[in-house]
Amino acid sequence: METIITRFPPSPTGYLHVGGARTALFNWLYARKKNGKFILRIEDTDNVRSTQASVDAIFEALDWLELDWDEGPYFQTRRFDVYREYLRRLLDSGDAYYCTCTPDEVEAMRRKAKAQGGKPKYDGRCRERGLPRSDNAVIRFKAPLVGTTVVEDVIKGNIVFQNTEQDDFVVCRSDGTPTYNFVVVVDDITMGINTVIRGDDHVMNTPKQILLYKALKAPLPVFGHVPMVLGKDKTRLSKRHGAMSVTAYRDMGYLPDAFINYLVRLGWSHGDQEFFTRQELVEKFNLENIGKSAGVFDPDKLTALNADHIRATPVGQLAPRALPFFKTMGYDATDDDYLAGVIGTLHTRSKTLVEMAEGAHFYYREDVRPYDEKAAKKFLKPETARVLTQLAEQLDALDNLAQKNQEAAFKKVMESTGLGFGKIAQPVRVALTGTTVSPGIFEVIEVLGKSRVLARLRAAVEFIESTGA
RNA sequence: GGUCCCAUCGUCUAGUGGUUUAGGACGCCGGCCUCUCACGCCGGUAACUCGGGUUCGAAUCCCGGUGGGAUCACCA
Repeated sequence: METIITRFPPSPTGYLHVGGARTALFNWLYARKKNGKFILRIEDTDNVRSTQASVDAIFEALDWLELDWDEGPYFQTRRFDVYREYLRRLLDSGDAYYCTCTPDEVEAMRRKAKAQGGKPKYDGRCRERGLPRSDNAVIRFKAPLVGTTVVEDVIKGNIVFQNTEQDDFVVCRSDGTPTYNFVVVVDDITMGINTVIRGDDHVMNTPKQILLYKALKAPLPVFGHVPMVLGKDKTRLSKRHGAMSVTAYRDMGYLPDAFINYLVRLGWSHGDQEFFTRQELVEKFNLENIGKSAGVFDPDKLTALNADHIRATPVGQLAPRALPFFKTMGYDATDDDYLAGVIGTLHTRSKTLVEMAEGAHFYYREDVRPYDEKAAKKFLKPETARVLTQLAEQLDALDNLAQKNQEAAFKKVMESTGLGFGKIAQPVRVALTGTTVSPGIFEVIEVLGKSRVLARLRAAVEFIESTGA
């Protein structure tokens, strides 16, 4: 069986956006699934818009998504000799010719054709003139005048184009640089690309490219055009809809596996399954189940999926990913047992790593005061001082803070005070965390450790005595 | 405007002529669990764009309308 070779060809004119990430992902998944090759090619022929910063941003994003490539990155600007060679072939076989019509003249032809109700296109004036190479001549492809060109799209099915719709498009500009459609075909041919999965917005280019493949006597690759990703208002995704940049999602605390899981499910399905590990995706991905219609990017669903992935990730693997966010919060955290304990109590209640870091606040503060105002007012009342004092004594007597021992300690306090568990737990929570919302109180006590717990309980008693009087 | 594509709950989707009172997920609304918040569990809300055919029978096939999108460069 032929080795599947796919590619991702971004142009470095900005960061990697959500839509681009998805086509990169589809190509990567398909190559991995088929044990094929995935090639990265940078389409940097637009001198004015291409920047090194964009190239770096794309690498950074692919790196975060963990989409690795087997060949490349190739840069089109370093391949002009290859393009020249193929241009020569087209000229030699008579499939291309020099044209000296000026842009203004061509524009006039288009206007005229349009005025007569036809399609705006170049009228083929220089087609049979046999013009020689000259300074301001462009090279045009000699497109067939009759017949049809059909795109056999694995996603959309056959798409038929009348060749009469096509005009003799420019393959080489007057300054000697080759144009997009030509360059793509030459690259795909020379790089052995046999599977082209790309955005919907390229379908209209495909018949032009097919004509080029045929003129160059090269075998056609399999084409698949994936539908666009839309924003909430069903228009093309843009900054208005929130973050476009892939790395922005990294910074918001999403896990790369959750992000690719979401992206792939936006347009592809495997029955009712929603949650996929990266490996499952590689195993189950296929082209047949990619949908035909555009999909709306839903941040809420991404977030829900992220929560699922966080929960499914073992604490040990989560720690290094969460650590940077803890640092950003200003915590003096390291990847140690304490961090593992902290994450253990937080990972079922954090939808993002940012949320997790925020939730870990009380674990990394010496003193949780000032308390949340409402919480203190409601739970740190004069009569609770002795409850906290008693609990501190009971806990102090323990040499192991395992949940079972803690329960016994709480039970003693409940008996001597006649209070229910709930009446004790909330004040304790406020004393230990500063707020009324936190992981289970036993977990918090165990992770915090005896010395922090005792210090915070005493601080709370102190607080009550200083304000209650 | 020409060409091309698309059309199932608000959103992502399952569904390829009968197994469907159209299933799952997110969201939303209830409830249970309970030391708070989550998690988990249970229940609810909500869809086949419209009109014609084909057929004993259409979400599923065909035609048309409508709506949305893509694209019409010496940009990629």
